Amino acid sequence: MPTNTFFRLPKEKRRRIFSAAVKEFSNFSFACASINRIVRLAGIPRGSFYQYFSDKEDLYMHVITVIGEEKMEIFQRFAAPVTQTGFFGAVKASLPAVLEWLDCHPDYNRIGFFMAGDDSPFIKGIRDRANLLTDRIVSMLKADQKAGLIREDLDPAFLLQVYTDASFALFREFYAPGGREKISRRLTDLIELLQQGAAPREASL
Amino acid sequence: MPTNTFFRLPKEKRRRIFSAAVKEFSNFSFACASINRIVRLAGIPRGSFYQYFSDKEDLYMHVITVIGEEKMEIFQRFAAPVTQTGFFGAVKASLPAVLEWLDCHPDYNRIGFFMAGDDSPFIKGIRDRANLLTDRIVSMLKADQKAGLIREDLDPAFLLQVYTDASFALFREFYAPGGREKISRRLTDLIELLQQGAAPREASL
Amino acid sequence: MPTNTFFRLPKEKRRRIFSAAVKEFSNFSFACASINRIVRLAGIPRGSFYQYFSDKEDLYMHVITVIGEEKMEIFQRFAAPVTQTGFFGAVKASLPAVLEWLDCHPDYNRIGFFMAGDDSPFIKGIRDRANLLTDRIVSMLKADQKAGLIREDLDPAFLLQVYTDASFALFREFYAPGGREKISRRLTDLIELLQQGAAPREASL
Amino acid sequence: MPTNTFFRLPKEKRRRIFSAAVKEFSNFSFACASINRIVRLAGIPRGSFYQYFSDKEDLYMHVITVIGEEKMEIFQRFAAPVTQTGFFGAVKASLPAVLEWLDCHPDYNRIGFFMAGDDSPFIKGIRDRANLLTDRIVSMLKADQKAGLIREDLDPAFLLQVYTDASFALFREFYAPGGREKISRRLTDLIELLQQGAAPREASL
DNA sequence: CATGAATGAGTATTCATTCAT
DNA sequence: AATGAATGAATACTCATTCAT
Repeated sequence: MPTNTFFRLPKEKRRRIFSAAVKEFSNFSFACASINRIVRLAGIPRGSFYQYFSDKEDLYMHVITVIGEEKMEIFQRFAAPVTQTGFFGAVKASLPAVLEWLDCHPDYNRIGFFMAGDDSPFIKGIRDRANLLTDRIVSMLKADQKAGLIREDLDPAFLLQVYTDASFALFREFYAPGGREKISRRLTDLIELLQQGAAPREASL
Repeated sequence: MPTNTFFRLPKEKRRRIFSAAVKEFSNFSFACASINRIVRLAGIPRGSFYQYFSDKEDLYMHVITVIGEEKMEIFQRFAAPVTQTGFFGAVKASLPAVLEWLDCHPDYNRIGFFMAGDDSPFIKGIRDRANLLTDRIVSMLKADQKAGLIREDLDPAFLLQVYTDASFALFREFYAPGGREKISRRLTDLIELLQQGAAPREASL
Repeated sequence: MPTNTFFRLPKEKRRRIFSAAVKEFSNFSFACASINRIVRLAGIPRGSFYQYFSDKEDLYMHVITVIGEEKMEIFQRFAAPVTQTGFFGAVKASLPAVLEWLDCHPDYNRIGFFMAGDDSPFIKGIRDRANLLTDRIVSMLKADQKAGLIREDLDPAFLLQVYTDASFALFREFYAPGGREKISRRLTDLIELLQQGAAPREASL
Repeated sequence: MPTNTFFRLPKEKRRRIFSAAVKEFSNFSFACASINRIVRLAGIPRGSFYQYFSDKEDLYMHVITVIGEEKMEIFQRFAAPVTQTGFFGAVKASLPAVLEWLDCHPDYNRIGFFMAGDDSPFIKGIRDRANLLTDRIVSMLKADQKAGLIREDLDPAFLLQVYTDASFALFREFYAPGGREKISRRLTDLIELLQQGAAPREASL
């Protein structure tokens, strides 16, 4: 955890450090990221860094914690009012807000991609802990299942995973030209594909 | 490309170098991978390395080329006899062999994960070139579409991407305890999910 | 430019680094000069060097800048009072001081010789920029031309170049035994030779 | 000296090695020149080099010997028939041939420039030995002096040196666009300048 | 005599971290 | 608490030369 000293810093300085870190971690894998570059970009003295963070891991944890909280906040704000439409309904509802948020933070996605590819113990640990957070969403899917939207023989956790992995990969093209619109369409396609695929078979007769 | 010198090396030495490289690239992103560590592990002098490979990129290309060829060879061997069952049939047919191959090479997957998360020009280039190779598979899916197995309004390339991304992510758990069996089941589920999701809607009336 | 850190260093340490660099650059072409040898001779850690200079080019620029300033300072101090004697008069006036200065810095000349023979972009760029500085001296010669000391059909820039090239080469023998006195005489001869060669032809009728 | 083995080599192979060496020595100072690059460019095995030359110095000596002989041959061929016009006459006579020769061998000049800037013992030794060869030319100038073309109080060796150094420097621009014509003119100017400067003073009254 | 593999010391530069002020 | 200098090990890569075949 960052030191109290860090949290007592003027907002602007804290912001500078944070975005320097985001920039670095979105361009280099964790192992490759350079504290040297970060302090240079943030414009803080080399020594100060170690008064705010114990090491690179400490900084990284701080960064992804902040980002994770932002993301969750957005999803919940937009998903909450439409819980009756099921999980996929909630996803659809929050989609525009999420896309806009990503638009403002081009680097966040890239950090995720690096994280996904890194199986070092430190990063793996973070990923595993993040997966635990999906429990709440799995509950939504279980409710959908009870409501007859999803066939009984399908594991909701698995369905969520397929959605997560496929949509995550889609976002790789987010910042390509025209990527935003394409993804919007593709996500709709994906949801449809999975909705149809997960629908009870009786319904199809 | 590796030098002729490299290919003339005694098999055992070549193997030592290759697996040292695989180990390194499966634990570190390309930029982060250390030739020093590789030569130390392979037990060859620093200078010798550069008689075999022109640089780190050369080594990396060699590694993924070899792995890619192995993989393709396996897929084709098992997929060829069952082309009439469509793409998903072919995948199902080759699955056991692929899983066994992965069992023997725990690191191969991790190289792929690092590659997926790396947006450096060199790695991106490799990924893009690899994507071109999917054309053949897309053709299979188009044939399936003509044969009425896939609804007309679905882009086969997109369907393939969903399958690729989701299955790719599944393999992350391959080496976890019990992972192999779980994946086997999950892949079957995934194929079923997508087959049903992609099926023409008339069928459901 | 060297970092502020460098300029804040204790004088003695700075001197040690500077003369280590002079020694290296006077014995090796720029490309060939070794920072390792420099830090070893200066007695500073490898890493410290890069806290003082951004790279080898930075160090080189610093060295020739300092030397160039010293040289210009001497020339101007002695040339200023005798501008009415024309360019060659000014050269003659500053000669003893320049020779004494060179006597104290045997290596400075050799750096120049290496520079003259080096056509790498970096060194060529320095040379070109240095040539621009000769404009002021060309003006002196043009004034001499108006004053009737130099015939009209002779390009002053060319005359200067001949003087520069010939005198520059003379200095090669500066540190040979008896070289100093010889050069003193030779330079006088050279000036006389060129003065007579450049004199208006009417005078000879 | 190169080994007999070298001289027994097929002409074409010898030529390849020679021009690879010329290319290297015209782009790098002697200390910086790389045998690796030379053998690579010449397309000969690494080991062969050491069967032809004992080391880098051996190769270098061979190169400048060959070039020196070519140059002297040309000068003599064109200077011989016009000895009665004095040294400067001979220079003028051989000028077109020399310029054409240089035109065919852009690299030869650059080797000379590197040599001129290098005060390492090995290179210095070569230069000193080359200077001894000028004796013959000094004799020409002494004859001119007796014939009344050069004033008595001027050291012919010195006059030659001034000419050599100034003309040598001129050639630096030989390969610049329009350089050839410019040099041709400049050399004429130079000769005139020195002829007038060296002329007996009585003649001018 | 031709070959090309082996090798360890060399190159410039960057790193994370400590510590005294 | 802020600072920035110090440091040695790390990085990828090149070198000249030897030697066995």
